[in-house]
Amino acid sequence: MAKFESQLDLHFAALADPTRRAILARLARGRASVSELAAPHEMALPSFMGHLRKLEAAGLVVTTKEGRVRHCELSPEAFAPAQDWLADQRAIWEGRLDRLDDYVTRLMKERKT
Amino acid sequence: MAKFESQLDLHFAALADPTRRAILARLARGRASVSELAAPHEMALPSFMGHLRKLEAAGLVVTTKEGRVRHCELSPEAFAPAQDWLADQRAIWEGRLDRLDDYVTRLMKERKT
DNA sequence: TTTATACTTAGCTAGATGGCTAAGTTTGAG
DNA sequence: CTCAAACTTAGCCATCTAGCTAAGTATAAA
Repeated sequence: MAKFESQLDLHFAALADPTRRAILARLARGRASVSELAAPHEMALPSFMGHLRKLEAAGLVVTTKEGRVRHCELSPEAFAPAQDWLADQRAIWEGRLDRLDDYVTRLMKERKT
Repeated sequence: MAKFESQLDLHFAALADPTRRAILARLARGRASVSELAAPHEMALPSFMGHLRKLEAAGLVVTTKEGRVRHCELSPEAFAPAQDWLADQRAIWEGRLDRLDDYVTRLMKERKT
């Protein structure tokens, strides 16, 4: 999985980890420094920073350094791309004209058995 | 990333790949056999099956074998868990913004007096 | 009954991921 | 000036991932 990874790839990949989702959930409640964020996670700091870097690469989190402290916050429209993609797929699925047809076909097969 | 992977982990991880998203987009338009699904992807069949297996493990796709053909379709509530998680986070985030807004508004009112 | 189709299983590889420790670097406090 | 805090960089390791080929199995068609 490399070369030309779309933003959506990075986005969903970033969300596919409980540590990273926990970071996002924390940041949804307000900005925090790296060490504040890291405190609840039993993990060495460099490992934790790795997660943070992925969130930033995915455009989910924005960080800024002030003095020796790095502050982190949710990117304003963080979840929009993932939400949009999911909503689009669901709309197509729900708008399908032949869904009823499929359903009836399956029902008839089941009755035969 | 292993041991006790939550369904949400599998869910988002499954979505983090363009081949798999393409499969889902295709299935949103109706059920298909493995080889129908595989045709547009320049990839050996076993590789392709790997993707399909992940989608199934994540609960996004359901497959059934009839004779020598395996049929695939979107799981009815496929996208719900991911959508719900994202919506929850966004709600928290937006609730926070509202509160900040309130705070600023109140502050400005106080200054006027 | 032979052959082709549609997967399926097995086993390999390069590269990514997620964790670690140890040793920097920069900045704020004393 | 010295020391501690808050990262940051470097480098190592065990898995996992996503791809491949080659060979196997089950079913449909001829």
